[in-house]
Amino acid sequence: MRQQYNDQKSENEGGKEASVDFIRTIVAEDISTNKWNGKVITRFPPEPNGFLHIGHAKSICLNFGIADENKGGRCHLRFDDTNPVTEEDRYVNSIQEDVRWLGWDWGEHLYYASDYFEQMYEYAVQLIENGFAYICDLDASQISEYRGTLKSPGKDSPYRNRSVEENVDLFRRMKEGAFEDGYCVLRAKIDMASPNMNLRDPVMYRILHTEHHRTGSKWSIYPTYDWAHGLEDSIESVTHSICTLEFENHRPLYDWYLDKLEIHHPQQIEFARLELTYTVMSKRKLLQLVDEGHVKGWDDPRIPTICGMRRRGYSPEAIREFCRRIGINKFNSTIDIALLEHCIRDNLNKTSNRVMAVLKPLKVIIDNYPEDEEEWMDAVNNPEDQSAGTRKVPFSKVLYIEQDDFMEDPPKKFYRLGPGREVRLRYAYFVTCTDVVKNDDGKIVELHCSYDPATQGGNAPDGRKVKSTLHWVSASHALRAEVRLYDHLFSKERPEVTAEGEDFRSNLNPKSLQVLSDCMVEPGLKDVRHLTRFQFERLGYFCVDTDTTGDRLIFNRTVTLRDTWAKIKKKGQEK
RNA sequence: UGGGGUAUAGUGUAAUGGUAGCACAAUAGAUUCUGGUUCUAUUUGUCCGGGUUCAAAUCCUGGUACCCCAGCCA
Repeated sequence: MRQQYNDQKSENEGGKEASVDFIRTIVAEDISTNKWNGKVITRFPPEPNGFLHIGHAKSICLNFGIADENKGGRCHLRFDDTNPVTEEDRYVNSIQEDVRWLGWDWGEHLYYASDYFEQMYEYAVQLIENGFAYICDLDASQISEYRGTLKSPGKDSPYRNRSVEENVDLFRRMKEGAFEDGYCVLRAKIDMASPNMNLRDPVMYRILHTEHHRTGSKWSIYPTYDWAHGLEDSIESVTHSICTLEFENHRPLYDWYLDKLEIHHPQQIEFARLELTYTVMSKRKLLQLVDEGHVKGWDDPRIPTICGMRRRGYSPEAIREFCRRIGINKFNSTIDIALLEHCIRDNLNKTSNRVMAVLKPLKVIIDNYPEDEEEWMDAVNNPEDQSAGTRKVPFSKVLYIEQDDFMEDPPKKFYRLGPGREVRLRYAYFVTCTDVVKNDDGKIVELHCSYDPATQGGNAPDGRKVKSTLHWVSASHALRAEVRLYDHLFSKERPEVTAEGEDFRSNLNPKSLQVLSDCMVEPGLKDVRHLTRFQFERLGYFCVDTDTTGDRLIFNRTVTLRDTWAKIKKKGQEK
């Protein structure tokens, strides 16, 4: 289990200890009352039928976190593989990779529901023998019809009162593959009139002649989730079975099974799923986005899958911090994605090396700088971290600066370069714009500047100030790169809110991806490794995309820097 | 014949009968070789109505709103 990097409890202003979430409170109480002999065993139980997303990260950090914070605690990674129709090995692998990448370690405790199939079968036989379960020949639609509705009771299946002997025999034949798919099911005999629909004789086993990713063709019957899940937790001696809100209604059913079987009975605690603004979280919607090509795959940096976020440049630390900050509760809430962005900025500000990159290049010629000269300027790698050291950046007569950093007719609050203005080129010289060259369409194609040799390194010996500092690259030294700028995938805070007859896809942001292919970056970036994170000075945090090859550099923008100028500009436009 | 949950600034989240606090966001300012970071300040809140109490977000009571449940999905 990983070392906890900071204590759960933090200090309030008044010096009071901030309280922990309600689940940790329960766990702490259970420890103090010795309810489980001091043990804390949690689990993260994904079904291997899809990729993990930030919502899963919330659950992962909760379960592994609680185990980690308590002495002797442990958290199991268990694949809930009870439905072979949708499950695949590739998901098993990606889930393990993602959990590990997030920084958690399940040690020896990797489990599969399918490892318990034999035991579950025996438990089922036990229930049948005690008259608590029966084989039902009703088909799916009949079962549904007999179940009744939310406001009216169901009615008993005509097969409800089969003898124990007949039930045992039929169940055995189900297992042996004597019947085709859907011929009959095993149901718990509870109460068809229960106000809780889950208790109206739920299905425990269905016949499925389907190859299972681990057990192959050994089984022709598979347990349903509701039957299996509580057993899995029980078999593993889980103490705190933490799940999402929608399973609250199922708890009485799990209680019923465990009580009838008289086996270890974990405590189930429910919490609310994570929702985020400007994105969608459900497996179904994510799948739809991928399948219909709205995004380029499960690791598209625009979707909140763990692999997508990894590719986007998110760090595990930032995701963990985010999960810590959002808290745990029992009511649905939607977290402002700005909090996630704050967490990654905060983390990357402290950890990422700075580098100069020009996204939309504008050529600048320093007229009074010698033609053949080049100088290598000292640049600080990370002002927040002395140990990151410095590097050399080449300067020469022809440079590129950002198009956005020049305006021919600058408004009042624009501090950057303009005709006749002097600015600092970071780590290099003060330069003054002397001429603007335009093409036939009136577009600015080139700037001429003069530099002040006395300001070498970026400081004026006479102490004169300059209103802004620009980033730049030397044209002859720069490396060409492609940069992918990402914006929110949806243009609405809540993509699900749509006009009549439309769905969340109508809120897709057409500008969620902007590809710039003529970017110029400093030469030090020549042999960067995939997923290395940088701050491009004054622009944002970027990471090396996995499409990058030896001769093709590609960066993903993780998040912009906070941008006060953009706000001012926007406000000006709104007026 | 319905049942199970939940409501605190814009968004999250604390306060378990005793000053409604924190974070994000927003706004203003200071610092700055990143319009970044950092620092300071400011705005905004207990779903509604009654009641108990010296004192209620908290206890009682009556409403209201929202979420979940009728898969042989998980």
